[in-house]
Amino acid sequence: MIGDRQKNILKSIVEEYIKTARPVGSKSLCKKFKCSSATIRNDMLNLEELGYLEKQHISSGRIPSEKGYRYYVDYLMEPKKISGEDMLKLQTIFSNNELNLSSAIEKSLEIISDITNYTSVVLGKASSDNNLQKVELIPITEETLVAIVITDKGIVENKQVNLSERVDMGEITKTSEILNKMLVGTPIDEVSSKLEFEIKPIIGNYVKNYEVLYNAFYEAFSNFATKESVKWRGKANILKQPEFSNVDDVKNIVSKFESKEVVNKIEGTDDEVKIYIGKESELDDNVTVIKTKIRLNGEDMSIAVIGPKRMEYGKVVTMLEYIKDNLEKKG
Amino acid sequence: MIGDRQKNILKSIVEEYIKTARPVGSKSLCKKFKCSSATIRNDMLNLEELGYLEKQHISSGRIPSEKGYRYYVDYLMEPKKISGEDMLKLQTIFSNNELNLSSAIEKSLEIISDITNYTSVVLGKASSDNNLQKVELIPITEETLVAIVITDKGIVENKQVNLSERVDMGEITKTSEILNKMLVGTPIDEVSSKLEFEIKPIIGNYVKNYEVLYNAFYEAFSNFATKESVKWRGKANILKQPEFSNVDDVKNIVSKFESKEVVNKIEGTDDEVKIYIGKESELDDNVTVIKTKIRLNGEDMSIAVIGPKRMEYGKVVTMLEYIKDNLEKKG
DNA sequence: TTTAGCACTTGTGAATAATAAGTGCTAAAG
DNA sequence: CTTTAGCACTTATTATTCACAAGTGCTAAA
Repeated sequence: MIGDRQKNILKSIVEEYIKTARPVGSKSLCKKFKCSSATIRNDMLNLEELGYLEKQHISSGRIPSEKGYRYYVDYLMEPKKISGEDMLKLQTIFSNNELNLSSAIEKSLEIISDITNYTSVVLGKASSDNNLQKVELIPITEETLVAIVITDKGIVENKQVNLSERVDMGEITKTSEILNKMLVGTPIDEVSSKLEFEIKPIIGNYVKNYEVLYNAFYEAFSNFATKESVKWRGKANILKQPEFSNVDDVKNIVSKFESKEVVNKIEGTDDEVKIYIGKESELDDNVTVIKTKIRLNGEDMSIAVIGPKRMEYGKVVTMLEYIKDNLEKKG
Repeated sequence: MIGDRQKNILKSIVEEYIKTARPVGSKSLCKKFKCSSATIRNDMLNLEELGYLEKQHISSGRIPSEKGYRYYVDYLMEPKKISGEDMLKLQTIFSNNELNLSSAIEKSLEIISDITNYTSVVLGKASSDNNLQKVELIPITEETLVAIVITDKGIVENKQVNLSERVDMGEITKTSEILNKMLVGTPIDEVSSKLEFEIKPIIGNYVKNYEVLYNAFYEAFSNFATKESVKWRGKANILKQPEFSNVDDVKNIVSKFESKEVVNKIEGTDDEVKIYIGKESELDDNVTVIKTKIRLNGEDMSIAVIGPKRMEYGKVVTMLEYIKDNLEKKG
């Protein structure tokens, strides 16, 4: 249905449009395909009828449709080797052994945004194969304490809680001992139910004000369990793209970036590097999101790059794969 | 030099311009001042010559200059009572005793941005009257440990560190004991020098691999000492203001908000609520920053509201003062 | 199947004109 | 001395027109 030359024409149009952000006319492809503009036009017409190309108005050149990008990404795109210069930058992340994981991730974001000029984001969530290693309840004043939760992967969370009544020091120590004895080694996603069904019934026997303390810890822990961290880099980069030269579009995208639900849309579900074009991104029709999941030391992280639909797909995919592989090797 | 009617004209122009964002013409003030437009024009001319008013072009109405806003803020503005509706929202922060401080601060930001439609930001920095209450070094793998620092105000910071060589468990415990014995109660801004001049010389006598461990803790601690937290709310709000209808301005301000140096510009130095108009803000000529310092439980925080120069000064100042007072009462 | 040729469409940018808002100035009135 | 009416003048804004460039679709011939 779609011949070889047509495939190549589609490929050329997508790549040219990615480079210039301008509709591509038939004449500009003549030399490359060694035929007349009329021939190219016939093929373009065909590609348009099949839904791979679009026009902005009746006599404009062609631009890729979402379907066109999708076809390009699935069948035509060639992975792009990372340039020497870029590789040099990337290696600063992984050659430096001093850098611990979270710094390496931050540095990765920085370099992605620097190289691609797109927006990058990482979100992490403590995942199931963290086990609780230690719990601490530290009194601060007579009515506040800090609860600290540490996992065997070295993730630390803390929360300051107001106690609703004054509690004796000894009680706090006792509670802390019980919690440690019963919880150490428990996978964090089982802690909640263990707290409720095993510990709550028992703790009353040993501790007087157990409800206050239990609630305090419960609150601290649930804070931990649901905690998500989101880090952005180069949020303003997307505005550099010429497609966002319209004020309303800019405002729109900026508010999207601010809103909380972005997080859900960005969260990766797949270990591979996946590409979501326009509507598929569920974020904004004018952007493409390329994302992947990374599993590191028991934390599930998602790294995503957000750019215009005419994103440099090959480059970004290669770079994300490189970073994913190297982070996982390091972790 | 500047008569009573002129003061009132300036006041009216500033307030009208704040409301509408449109230059104010002489006719529109006739009824209020019961005189002809020519009279108003004479006064306007005078105010312009003194530098309080500006024109966008030779035949436009007048808008306040920065000096005009400054005069308004210093001598003409009346504090605006918080409306019943807004007061209701504000009280949800302070009537809820469950809310601990950091949640109350976050909630405050949210409500400020909601009520004013400007951008709000808070930055905090652990300050001098935190004393170190506890240090923990927790081994995670053979080559990593987590250092945890807790202050007597309940601030907890942690950092995962890679050890450059394998270290014995006992050594870690010993180091941790020494650090605790020597550091507990020390004001955090004295910890650094104490570490270097008192502890480093001694620790070698007791611990074999002391350098590795010392460096690990030193790194963790210095991370803590310089840690600043910055929280934004309603970053996209500023774009709702009609003065940012130009794409370049929008891009400009968005990048400013992204950049790191904003933090320095925002940091408050004064306990009062202070207003920085345009250039005074050192941030962007087109914005006003209203900010104040809050001292809470040994943490110095700055709360700031960023909006266009034609910000609703009275409203914002009153609201910030209210929030500051109530947070400090709570803290 | 490819190509040359041509009529046709649309975006872009410049030039023009009409309108609305508002000023400065002058001269007279209070 | 202050206020006012009147008027010429300036500028932003918006719409209209025009010419040009880019690119298409279609037809008919190669």
